[in-house]
Amino acid sequence: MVSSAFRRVATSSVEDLPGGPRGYLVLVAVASGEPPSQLALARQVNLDRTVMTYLLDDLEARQLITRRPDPRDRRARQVLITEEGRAHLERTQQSLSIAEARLLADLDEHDARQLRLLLTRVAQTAQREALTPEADC
Amino acid sequence: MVSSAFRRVATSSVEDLPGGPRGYLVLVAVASGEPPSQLALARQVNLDRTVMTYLLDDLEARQLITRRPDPRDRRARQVLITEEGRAHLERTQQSLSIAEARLLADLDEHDARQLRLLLTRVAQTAQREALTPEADC
DNA sequence: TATTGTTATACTCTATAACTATA
DNA sequence: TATAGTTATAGAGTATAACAATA
Repeated sequence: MVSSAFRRVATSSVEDLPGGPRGYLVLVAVASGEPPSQLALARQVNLDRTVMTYLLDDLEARQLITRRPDPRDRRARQVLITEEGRAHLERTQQSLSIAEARLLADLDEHDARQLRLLLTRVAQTAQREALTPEADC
Repeated sequence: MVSSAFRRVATSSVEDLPGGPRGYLVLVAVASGEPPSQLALARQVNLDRTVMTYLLDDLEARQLITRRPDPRDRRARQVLITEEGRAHLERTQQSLSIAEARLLADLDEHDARQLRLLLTRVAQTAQREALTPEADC
């Protein structure tokens, strides 16, 4: 229930972004560090490179990102965030914080910290499990 | 991350069930109490009645449920779980418990209880929010 | 020959509407 | 006329494979 509630709340925060949650993850990935290639992005966000093409087409049409050939490897393209993209990203992140706060409204500061701590520990377990998904069942 | 890890782990537990997670929810709903109509089931699991038809077709083909006309209203059909369906459901539930335990492996009994408690409180908040989804900024 | 990105095709899922049989 | 269930159709989303450019 918590998971689906979070999804619902978060989805509404990113729904005016091309690609929804995916568009958001891509913007986050592009916003920091070296401009990644499309393939690197696809792996980072766990998307097929063909749908990454469509997604970037949409983001570029809305002028949130731009593409340019990588001077070191002209097969690849560097993906860069625009001013508009960065502004849009910040608005989305604010909206997400508000949504999260509303979800945790009934927890005081101590309990909220406790929950984040426990979830972080579970997340670490989950990440280790993710390395050996075949072990399932 | 926890949410998607849980989804992945849970999905693997129900993947041999027609309809996957949905098939599981339907089996759970059918397993207890009065045999529900297809429409009641659809509402309970939050599915369209047309896809419920397909889903029940698949579950019936695998002999996990049966349908029979409701004697009180011959437009409606009662959905019943079979012996095989009940056995399959129990196996799935065991698999889900094991999956959950693996996800919480790094938490001792006290921490696990604490996490369930906090999540329950958040779930209650979420349920209240669900009643007024239009309030989503 | 392998890799990045693009495009085309097919396939699955979902949503909508039309249909039947009952009420 | 309205409702339970079914079926048909169309649309969106996704995956696969083929292609061009470059390494």
